Amino acid sequence: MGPKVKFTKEQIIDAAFEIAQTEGLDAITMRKIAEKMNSSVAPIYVNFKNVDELNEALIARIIGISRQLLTEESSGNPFSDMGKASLRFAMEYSVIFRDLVAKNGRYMQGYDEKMMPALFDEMQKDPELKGFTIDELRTILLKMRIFQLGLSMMAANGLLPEEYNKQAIMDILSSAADDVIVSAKLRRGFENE
Amino acid sequence: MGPKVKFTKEQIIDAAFEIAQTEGLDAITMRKIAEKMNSSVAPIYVNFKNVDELNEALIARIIGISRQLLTEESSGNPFSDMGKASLRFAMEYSVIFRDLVAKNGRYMQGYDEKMMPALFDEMQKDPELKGFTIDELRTILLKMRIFQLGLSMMAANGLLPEEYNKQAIMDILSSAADDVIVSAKLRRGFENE
DNA sequence: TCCTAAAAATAACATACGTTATATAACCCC
DNA sequence: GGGGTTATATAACGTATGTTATTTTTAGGA
Repeated sequence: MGPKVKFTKEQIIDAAFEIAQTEGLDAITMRKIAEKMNSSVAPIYVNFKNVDELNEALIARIIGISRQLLTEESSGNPFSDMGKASLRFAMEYSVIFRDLVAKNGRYMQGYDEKMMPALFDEMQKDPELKGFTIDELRTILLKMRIFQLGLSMMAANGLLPEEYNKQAIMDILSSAADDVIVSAKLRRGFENE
Repeated sequence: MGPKVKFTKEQIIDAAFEIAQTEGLDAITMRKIAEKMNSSVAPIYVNFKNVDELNEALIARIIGISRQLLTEESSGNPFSDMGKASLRFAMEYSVIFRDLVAKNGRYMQGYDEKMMPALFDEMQKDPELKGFTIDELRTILLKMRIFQLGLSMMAANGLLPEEYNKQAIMDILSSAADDVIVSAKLRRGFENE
């Protein structure tokens, strides 16, 4: 056996995450990680084959945090939960969120495609959404996702009015969701006249 | 006098823009620009002091294009115009749009702050928005901006359903705007009962 | 025609990156 | 306690970047 391990995978990813959170994902370098740990780059290469493997692990960590935030929101309404969790992530890890959305949507694409069916199922069970066609439900869901992304992006970029605190931001998300559903009901009503 | 100028500021910015559009803003390097022009880096340093000055010129060019798109949309309704112009930019220059939004919002912040007062004035003149309080108008405008940003981001990232063509994307923007206004009117109605 | 300017090309410098080769140090087993 | 294994440190290599020094080329004026 050799000497005691001083730097674990976890610590390395922690350091990388910290850099990503303050300077952006592209600012991560092996030397910066080492510096933040007060080590050399050697421990990094013992734990990861190369920078790509480290990035994969970092993304996995980020996804984990995102999932953690989602589990912390369990009001019963999966829409509200998902929206709030996404918003919290965008606000608490704004730099990473911006980079993730910008990169390309590989991460988001996968995430969305995983979440969509579950949300869609939930919509079809929701009594408030009774009577809508599949297409109408699809449009409602799409509008909500669009608004959620826009709001998260605004929050992450500090583009919202200063007086909007966390609660106000959550409220406007709910309000917009109501707008979409109410309007959809009105359209449905007109069609049936 | 010296020899004829073979590479102008315009050509250099053109080359930089082309790289930004295909590989992203961060992928721009002096040597790549030179390669695209079949020149060396010398002409670049004759025309620009350094890479920062070149970037400023590139941003100015991008803002110019954005403005150009806006002037091309003149339906009379400044809301619709601005939404369509923003969407066209996001779709036609998706890589640059993503990078701009991601960077930080410095560019967006300035752009927004310049546009907001004009839009707000326009809202107060709009007969369809008669009777709303200042705060209500502010909320309506904010919701529209949020939706517009979300939709632009989705379009730029290819996250919209495949069957959504340009027209369908424009339509959903209008539809969401209607949703917000109609719902605001309903709320107003209830309050006055 | 020749000389001078300015533009462009070439090549070098300093820096930062990922990665790897080599050296050092710490721990366990015998 | 000595030896081998392994984590860590150090230093170097190759590459890419921005920038600059130097050289070459070109056009117009004397």
